[in-house]
Amino acid sequence: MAQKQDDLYAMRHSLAHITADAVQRLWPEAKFGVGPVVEHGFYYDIDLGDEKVSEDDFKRIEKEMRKIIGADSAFEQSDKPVDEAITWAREAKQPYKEELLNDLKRAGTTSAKDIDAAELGLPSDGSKVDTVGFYTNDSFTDLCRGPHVVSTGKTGAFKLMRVAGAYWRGKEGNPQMQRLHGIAFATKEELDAHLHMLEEAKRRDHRKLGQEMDLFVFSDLVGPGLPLWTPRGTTIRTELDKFVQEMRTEYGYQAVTIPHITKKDLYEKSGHWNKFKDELFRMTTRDGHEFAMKPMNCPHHTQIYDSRPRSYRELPIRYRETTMVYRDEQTGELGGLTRVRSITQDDAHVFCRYSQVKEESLKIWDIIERFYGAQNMELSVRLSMRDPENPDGYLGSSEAWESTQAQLAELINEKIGDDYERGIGEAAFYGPKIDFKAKDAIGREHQVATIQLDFNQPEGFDLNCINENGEKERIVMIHCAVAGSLERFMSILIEHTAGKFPVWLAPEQIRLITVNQTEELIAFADTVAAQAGELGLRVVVDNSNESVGKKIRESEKAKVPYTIVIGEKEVETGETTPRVRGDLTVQEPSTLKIDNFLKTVHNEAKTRSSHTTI
RNA sequence: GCCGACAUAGCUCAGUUGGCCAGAGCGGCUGUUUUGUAAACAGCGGGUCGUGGGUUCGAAUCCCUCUGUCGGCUCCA
Repeated sequence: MAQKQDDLYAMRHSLAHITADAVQRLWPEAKFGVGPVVEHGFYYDIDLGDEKVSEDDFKRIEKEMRKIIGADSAFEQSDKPVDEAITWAREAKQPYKEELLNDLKRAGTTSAKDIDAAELGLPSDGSKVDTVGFYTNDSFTDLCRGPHVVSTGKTGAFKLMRVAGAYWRGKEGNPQMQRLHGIAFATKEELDAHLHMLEEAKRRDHRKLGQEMDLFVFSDLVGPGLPLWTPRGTTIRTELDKFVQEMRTEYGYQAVTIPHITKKDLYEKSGHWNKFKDELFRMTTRDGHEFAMKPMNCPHHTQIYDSRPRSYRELPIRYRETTMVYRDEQTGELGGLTRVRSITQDDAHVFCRYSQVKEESLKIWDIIERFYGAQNMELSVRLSMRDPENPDGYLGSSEAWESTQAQLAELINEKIGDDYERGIGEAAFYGPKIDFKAKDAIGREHQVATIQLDFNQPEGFDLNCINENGEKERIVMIHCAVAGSLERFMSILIEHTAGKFPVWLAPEQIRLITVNQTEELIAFADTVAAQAGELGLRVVVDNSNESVGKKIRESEKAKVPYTIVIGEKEVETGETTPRVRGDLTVQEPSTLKIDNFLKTVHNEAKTRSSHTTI
C-alpha cells in the first residue's frame, strides 16, 4: 500500500516535469516556478511573460505531453554543486529557479520554508548540503529531488484541469504566475472514477440546488456574501438549530441574547481590534463614537458573565445563542455559502473552572456526535496544539498549554482511544482545540464542529469566580459550535444529501395531489392537510389543473419525501399508498390508513430518522 | 485585494466575420380538458442583451469603467 502511494507520488511528480517540458516546447521563453505533487495530481507554476495560457491551449499541451510520454525517455538523476546549479539556471534563463538556488546558497539549507525541499532537489530531512539534485529526461532538465518514475512512459493516466493565477512563492505582492493544474492516477479507471466524482459534486453543487430548490438567494442590491434565506431554506435552518438547542438545553445551557453591534472598546480589550480591525464592519455615530458589527460573540458573552461576582457553586455557567456575526471578507474569497459575510453561528460558551474542562468537553462532544449521527456523517477528530518551536505565536504560559493540551488528549483518548490526528501548530492563539471533520456522501471531508479552550479572554476580561476559600479564581472559557456556521453547514448538507433532505429537515414533507379538481376531492385533501398540520407536519396540497403524471413529476423534482394521490378511492377507503422518495424506500410500497401514515411520518420527523418506516 | 474567464427572459441556453422589429425550451398567465403515480392541448404575455461611457452610418457583438458570478492565489478570530 505504501509502495503504491510512493509510485503514485513519483508518477504525479514526473507528470509535473512533463507538463513543464511540453510548455517549454510550445513556449520556449517560458519561465518556471515550482511544480509539486498535490492531492489528486500536480501543478506547475509558469510565467509566459506577456502571453497567457488559456484552457483552450490544454489540447495542444496534452498532445505535446503524450508525445513526451510516447518517447518513453528515461529520467536520469544527477547532482551539481550549488554554484554550478546557479550558473545552469542563469544560462537556462530561469530566474525563478535562480532565485531559489541563491536563497539556498545564502542559507545553506532549505531556509525557504514556503517551498518544498523536493523542489530544490534537497534531502527531505533538512540536512545541510552543498549539491542539489537534477532530473533530466530527453532534452528537459529540472531542479528536483525526485523520486521519479523510471521513464516518461510510466506515468499513468492524467488530465489537465485548469489554469489559475498564483503568487510566486505564495506571497501577495509577488508577481503572479499561471498555475497549470492536472490530476493524475495510476490507471485510466481511477482517473475516470475521480472525474465521475467531480461530475457528481457538480451535480450536487449547493449553489445550483439552492436556486433550483428555492432555499436561498443573493441580491446585487444587498451585496456579495450576504445570503437571503427563503421560507424553505429558513425551515431547514430552524430545524437544524432546534435540534442543537434542544440538546444544549438538556445539558444546562441557557439562552442569551446580545446586540449585533458594540463600541470598539470591547474589542480593544479582547485584543481583536488590533488583530482584525480591517475585517470588521465599522461605523461611526453622529457624535463620532466608533462602533463595529460583531465578528464573534464571545466578548459580548463575557460581559453577561462578568456582570456580577460569581460563586464557584454557580459554575459551569453555559450560554447558548444562535446569532449572526459579520466579517468583511475580501470579495475574492466569497463563494456560495461556503464563505460569506453574514455568518450564523450556533455558538455557545461555557465558563468553568479548570477542573471542569474535561466533563464539559465530553458533554459538548456528545452533542456533536448526536448531531452528525442524525446526518449520517462520519466524524474524525484532530487535536490542534500549539507549535512548541514557536511559543511566541501563542498567549499564555507553557505550563498552561502543556496541562490543557494534556487534558484534551486524555479526554480524546478516553472517548475514542488513539485514533485521532494531532495538529501541531494548528491551535488558536488563545488555546488548544478539538476539531471535528465530517465525511459527506461522496467521500469529501469538511471541517465542522470545534471545542476550543480559551484561557486568554478570561485573562483579558479578568473573569473570576470566588472559590471555596473565598479567593478569586481565574476561570476558563470553552467555545463551541456544533453546526459551526449554519451557512457553511447548509452548503455541506445540501451537497451531502443532493437536496434529498431527511423528513425532519425537508421544507415540504408531504405533498397531496388531487386526481381531479372536484369540490369533494379538494375538500378531502384540505382535511388531510389540516390533520397533518395539527401534527406539525409541513404539507402542500397540489390541486392545480394538471395531469396526475405531471404533478407527480413535479413533486419528485422538488424532492418531496412523501407524495400522496387523493382520488375517489382514498375518499372511500381512507387508505393511501404513499409514493416514497427513491432514497428513502427500502421496501415495497404499502397501503395504510391515512391517519396511520400521518402518525408514522410525524414520528419519523420527531425522532429525526433518516430512513422511512412506511 | 490579486490573476484569469464569464454576464442575453424567472430558469437553462441559441444568437454566423458589427447590419431588418433579439430567438428556443421549461416556468408564468388565460382558455379548453376532469385527468390515478415522472411532462394533456391551444393561445398570450415576458428581455432598455449586468451598469455607465466610447468607437461606428449602425453595437448583444469591438474598446474602457463599474458591479456581480465562477476558477485559483492570498486571508480566515
